[in-house]
Amino acid sequence: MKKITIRDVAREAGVSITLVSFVMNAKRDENGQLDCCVNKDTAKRVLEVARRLGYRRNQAAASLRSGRSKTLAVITSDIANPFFAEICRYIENTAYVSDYTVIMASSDEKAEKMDKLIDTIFGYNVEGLIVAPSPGSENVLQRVLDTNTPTVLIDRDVKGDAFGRVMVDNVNSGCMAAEYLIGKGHKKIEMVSYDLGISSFSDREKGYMNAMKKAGLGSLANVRCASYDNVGNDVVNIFKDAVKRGVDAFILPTKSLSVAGFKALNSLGIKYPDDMDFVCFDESDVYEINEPPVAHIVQPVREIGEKAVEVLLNMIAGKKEGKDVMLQAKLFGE
Amino acid sequence: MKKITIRDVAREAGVSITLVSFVMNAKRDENGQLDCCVNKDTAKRVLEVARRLGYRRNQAAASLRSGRSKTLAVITSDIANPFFAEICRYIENTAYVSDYTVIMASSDEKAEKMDKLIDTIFGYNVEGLIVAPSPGSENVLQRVLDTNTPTVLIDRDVKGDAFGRVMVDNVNSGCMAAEYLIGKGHKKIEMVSYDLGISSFSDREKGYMNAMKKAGLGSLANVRCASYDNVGNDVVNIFKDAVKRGVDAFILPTKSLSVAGFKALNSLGIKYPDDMDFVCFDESDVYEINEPPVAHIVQPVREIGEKAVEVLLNMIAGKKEGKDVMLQAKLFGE
DNA sequence: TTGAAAGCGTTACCAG
DNA sequence: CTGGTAACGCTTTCAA
Repeated sequence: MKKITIRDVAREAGVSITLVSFVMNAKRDENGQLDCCVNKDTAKRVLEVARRLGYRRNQAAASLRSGRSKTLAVITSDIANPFFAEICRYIENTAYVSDYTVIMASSDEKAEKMDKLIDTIFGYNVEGLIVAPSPGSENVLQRVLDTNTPTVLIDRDVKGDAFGRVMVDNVNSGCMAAEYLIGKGHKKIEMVSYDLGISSFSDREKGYMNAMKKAGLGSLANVRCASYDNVGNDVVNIFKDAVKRGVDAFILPTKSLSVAGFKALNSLGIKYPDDMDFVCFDESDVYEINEPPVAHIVQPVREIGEKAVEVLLNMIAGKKEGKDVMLQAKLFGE
Repeated sequence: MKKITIRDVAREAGVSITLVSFVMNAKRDENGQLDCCVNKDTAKRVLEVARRLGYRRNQAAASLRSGRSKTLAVITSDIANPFFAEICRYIENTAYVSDYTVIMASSDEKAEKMDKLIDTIFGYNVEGLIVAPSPGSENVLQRVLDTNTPTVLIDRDVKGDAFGRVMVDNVNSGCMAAEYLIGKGHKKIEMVSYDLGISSFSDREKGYMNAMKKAGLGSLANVRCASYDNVGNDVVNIFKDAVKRGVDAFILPTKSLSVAGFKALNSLGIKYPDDMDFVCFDESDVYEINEPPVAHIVQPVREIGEKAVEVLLNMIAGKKEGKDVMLQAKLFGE
């Protein structure tokens, strides 16, 4: 099972390896015609032989010689997180149609792993990087910038002029959530958030506050914080207290908070939505199955993935404009 | 921003490139000592210089020369499917500790895409492949076998002696589900399945039937089929009919069937678990949040991922034994 | 429109 | 222990 090289094809087709290289790299125009300076018949013969022999370009060699690799890398904190998994899916899809291969990796939120990952990944001469930065990765990202590798940030922001960005308008998401509940006639609307110091949370809080103020409910607005490691208990306690104070509704700005919210409702014997109404975030079977279904705000994962690749490929191509994209989330209510 | 090569390191350290190559490839033994024939001090100096210059091995060159790539590929039908996403996560983790990089791709269940994927992936000289084969991919997998690339099948089986396999004992899963319901005193226990001709389904059905027969309930056993594209309606109709016939409980052998099951319950006004009991499969927030929580059977995703890599690395190393692994699912009930 | 030849940065071999 | 040197398979001038 010897590997077929460009040389084998050349010999078999009776041409030089240069020609084979030309043909194999030629793009097809809209008519399916080979767009290169090689004689049509020669090209056809080469293609024929290559197919018959089962030739496959050796990426390593191509990459070594050309410096390009037709490879992108994606680093998220955890590819098992459905939000990121779905984004990756669309990234992969979009990259695929431009003939790019994608390497994905999870940083585990650990700077050390992120560091080693970067090392490995850059060994592969990736042409570009898409990252959902975890808190504390600023210095690692700086190292990335130092290599001049085009990089697009998604989901979370980090300072740096050279980055491309595909973000979601979280201020508006928080605002939409609040306005939806206000529209249903609720007044005492509060929010449970995490105290992680991540921009997406503070933005959602900000949007919520803005909407409350705009509706003249500013004095009733209240953001409570749960700790990430002890969501369950924290939410139960927050709800207990909230019931005493006659809170009508909560905004739960992540899926994990929402799930904790429903569990808390169960354990406290509070009825959704009559005793306590919700607007949740992200997607969960629970939102659909519940009777009535739960209003929730969904991030445009598909667009995030697609735009991220688009922006990245533009950066790789050296274009300067259009590096910043802001997307809108969508509310699903009745 | 010139790239630092092995040559730069050699010059700076005053040694030959050969030596640098030796040092950079040396593994560290348990004492953190370099395990190679190079002089300790020289090695230390080289390492020092490499770090100072920010040297990173050029994978493309290494791979071209050595034929090895330290890269594995994973192909599932859809990496956004949480089941696969989680497996991928563990694959990545496990590969990582053995210094392997992972390329992941989704076949979309389309043979054509799978085909192009294989082409691309093999261009990268991957050393091994982990695949969750979609129905109809037998011929593509045959092409893979032809290249002599070690390949491990997960989740679904396909004929072929050369494959490694990491499977879950679905017969036993079906059996466990049935026995759990029998243990709760139910008699009229039925199952809703898909008619996709995939081994995991037929195995779960088989296990269910076995358990029913063993309990003397063989005559009550009944497997109904829903179509994949119209689950919602099909399940509603199946449940309507089941209620008439006094069915106590259903086994729902996938998450999508389970979700459809709960929706159907809602729309028909049937109460879980008093009117109708369930054993579901996979993981969902619904199972946890529901009051009482829903018994469900979870596949050992972590072990699947870890074992798959382990088996694959063994195959790459040329070991012949231990290519087949059978794992057990676990039931979460009260 | 075609071909010869020079590398790309490593590793592997062989000689010292 | 150390170093010289020939590949690896491809892309990319440059020349014909």
